Amino acid sequence: MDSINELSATESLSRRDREKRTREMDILKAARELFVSKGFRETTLEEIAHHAEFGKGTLYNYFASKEELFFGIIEQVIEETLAIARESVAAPGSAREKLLLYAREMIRYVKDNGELLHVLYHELHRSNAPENVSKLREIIGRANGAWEVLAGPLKKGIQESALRDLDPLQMIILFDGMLRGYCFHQFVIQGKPADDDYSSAAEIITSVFFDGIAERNDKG
Amino acid sequence: MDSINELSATESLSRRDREKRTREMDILKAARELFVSKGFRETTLEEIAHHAEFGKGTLYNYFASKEELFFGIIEQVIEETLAIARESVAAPGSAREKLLLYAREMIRYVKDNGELLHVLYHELHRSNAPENVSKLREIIGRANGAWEVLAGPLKKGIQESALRDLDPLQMIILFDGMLRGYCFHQFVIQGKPADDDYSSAAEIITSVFFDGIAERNDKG
Amino acid sequence: MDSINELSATESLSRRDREKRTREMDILKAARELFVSKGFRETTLEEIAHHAEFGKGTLYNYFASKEELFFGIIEQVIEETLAIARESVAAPGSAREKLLLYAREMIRYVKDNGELLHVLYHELHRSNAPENVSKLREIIGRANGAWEVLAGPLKKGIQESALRDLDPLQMIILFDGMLRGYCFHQFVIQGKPADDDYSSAAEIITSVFFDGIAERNDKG
Amino acid sequence: MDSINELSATESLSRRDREKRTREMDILKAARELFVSKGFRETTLEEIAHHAEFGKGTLYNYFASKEELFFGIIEQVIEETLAIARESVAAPGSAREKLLLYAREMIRYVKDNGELLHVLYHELHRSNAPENVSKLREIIGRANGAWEVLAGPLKKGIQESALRDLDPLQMIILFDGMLRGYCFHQFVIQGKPADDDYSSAAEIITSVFFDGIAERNDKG
DNA sequence: AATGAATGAGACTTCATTCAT
DNA sequence: TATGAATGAAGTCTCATTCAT
Repeated sequence: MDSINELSATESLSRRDREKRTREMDILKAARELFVSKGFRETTLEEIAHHAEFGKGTLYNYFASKEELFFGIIEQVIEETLAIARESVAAPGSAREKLLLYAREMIRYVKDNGELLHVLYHELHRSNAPENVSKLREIIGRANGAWEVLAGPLKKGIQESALRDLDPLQMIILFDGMLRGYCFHQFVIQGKPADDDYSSAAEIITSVFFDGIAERNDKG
Repeated sequence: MDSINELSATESLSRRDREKRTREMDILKAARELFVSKGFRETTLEEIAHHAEFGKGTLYNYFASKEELFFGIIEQVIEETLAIARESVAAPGSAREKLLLYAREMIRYVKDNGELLHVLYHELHRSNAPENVSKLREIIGRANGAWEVLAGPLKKGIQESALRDLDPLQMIILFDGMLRGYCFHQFVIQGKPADDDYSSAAEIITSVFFDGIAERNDKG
Repeated sequence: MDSINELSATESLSRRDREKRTREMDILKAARELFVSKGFRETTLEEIAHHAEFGKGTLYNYFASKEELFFGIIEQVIEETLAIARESVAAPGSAREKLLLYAREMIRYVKDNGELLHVLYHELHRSNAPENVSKLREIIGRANGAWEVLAGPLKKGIQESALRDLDPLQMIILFDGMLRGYCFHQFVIQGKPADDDYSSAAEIITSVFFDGIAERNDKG
Repeated sequence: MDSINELSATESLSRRDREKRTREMDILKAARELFVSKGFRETTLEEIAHHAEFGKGTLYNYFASKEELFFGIIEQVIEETLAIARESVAAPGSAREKLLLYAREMIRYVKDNGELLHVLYHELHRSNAPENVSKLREIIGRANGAWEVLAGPLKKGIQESALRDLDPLQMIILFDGMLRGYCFHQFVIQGKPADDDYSSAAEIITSVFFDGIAERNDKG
């Protein structure tokens, strides 16, 4: 199932393979929506099959087990998260501007994908079947990739003495922590308001991250 | 079950009641350890019973259901978290010093209690049985209490113009997000090192929170 | 446990034994009330103990098992049923008058004791533990005793050619069937009205039994 | 489960549906046999499954719960009882001949189906789950239907002054009581003899019901 | 390839019974 | 003698997975 760069390769597949791929995506989509709203354990294969408009047995033609299906979703989420990180970093501007962009996009992403990440993290830590450990390690490694990408601009800022000399990866982890803390409070605890403007939240988080909350004396 | 002066400690209880309380704690402890390492859904009552060195049925003399047992643990965790928040705020010093203390204590707490909080939040959000909703709301409210306690010193700082005029509760949520982000990375992803010194981590987090990561121009 | 004629012998028992007997009765009474309203299987020993105001373990000082407790109640019911039969037959008057009396008393008894007899019959047929079969046979034999008692007056009536030459025991079974059919419909299906007058019902049943429902030609 | 023309028999169902219906009947049959010989509570799903030669879980593809399975059997028994009542009443002849037919058929039915009716009534009265009460009421109502059907001929007889002016429904209840009393004694207490001729029993019961047991004076 | 009936391990929970106090 | 905490067998029900069609 380690077929990853499918997006760029669709054209080269036969019609048959393309259809198969499409149905695989349909299943993943259905599973994802249910995992988001009900959790992994609480979602039955029957529900997923019904929601994807397939028979229960059909799922097994695409994923060897419920766990494999779960890993399939993780792949997606990691890809998407990485994409957000890469695009934010690729955007023009300072480190601050890049991270502000990332913050905005990430809040939007979490808003749309609910606590899927929570579910994923939760389950990741659970699957202690020995054959999964290696896969798990690999997945965590790739998930960390997003942090490394985001750490890039910080590194540059430090070299240019625009930023304090702190471990960039550490800092990104803190930044991401703030983002997730905010999202968790906003969407999980409070219950997500319909279509609010989360831009200001992204700005505040970025501002606190770069400037801190202490009043600057030289501003007075 | 006329347990009245529960707050005023165990001295006033009969030997019978004291022993019952002790065993209740034993069960909670066993369940907690297993929930931490395996998750709520993945831990069976049989395991809990065995780990607590009781028969399976005995658990039901203390908790009416697995869910009730779960709520029992939540109570504990919330109490402990609140205690940390209160003690930190009660300590002498500036807001920064109070939060530094909180950060240190919280990292230690999470190190010892693993991702129990994750598990709790995860399950809390799942238990959608109608009769649990009110209990759930009450629990979330109390859990938020810790944030409100911590927001106190920030409020004062803002009034004194020592801190920027930002929503104190929002800020605490971000601060806590950084803490949890750090802990998650350190203990869950990396695998917790034995008995490292997490003091510096607490200091860095507090420093970033108050001062930000941008180099201060007036320092040059 | 085969101590039966306890009523007549209470005086000869020591205080200790008398008290024991009293408590035994208390337990039987409590169990009986619960069996009536909830059924045998559905009533727990815990409930019985609580209702009798004893500890759960205490019951086992009086009855070796739940089944034994059940048999204890059967003893009572059979005794009471037999008593009603004997008293009715001992009353002065014709066979018809005796059975009318029995019908009246039986309806009252069933009204007060609910479907306890149903429960008993139901459970009797169930307990297929080999060691119970002999006890069961003995109990059934004694329960039949009531029918034999009631058959007495019929026998006499047949000898005197006042009654048709039918098997008296068979006839009593039919008579009892009518009674129970009436009670079942009245108390179980309809839901027993508070304190109605069931005298007319007893009269109709007796009348049908002796005279049938066909209009007598010689009456016209 | 768009089962529409269920009444209009199996010919219009697909092979799939026909097989499903067949297996449903197999399960009902197995459950019924066990309920008859062991009672509802005492019969485990495992036993039913094994007796029906299915796996435990398979039952749940056909009945949502043990209770539902139980209701399924009730439906059958009521249908069958109603059928006997209707056919007896539809037969040519006097009220007496109709009830004689009913008595014969009913004795045969109870002989074959044991005290299933007892079990059903017993359990019906127990299932006090609030959501079952309405279903229960409906079932009792339909069960009473048999009595109403049987009361028809009596009503006519009363109008024609062939029968005494007694409540026909009451009378049928008494008649049925005699039948069940007889069956209970014959099959449950005595233990059912192989293939006796119960015709005479039916005749005696009918005779007693219509003529009573008192010797008719005008016969002398 | 698609299906869904069949399966049975395993989960939670109940409760009669035992036994130390 | 009275107690109730402890026990574990046994029951109902769920659901991931298999497999014949």
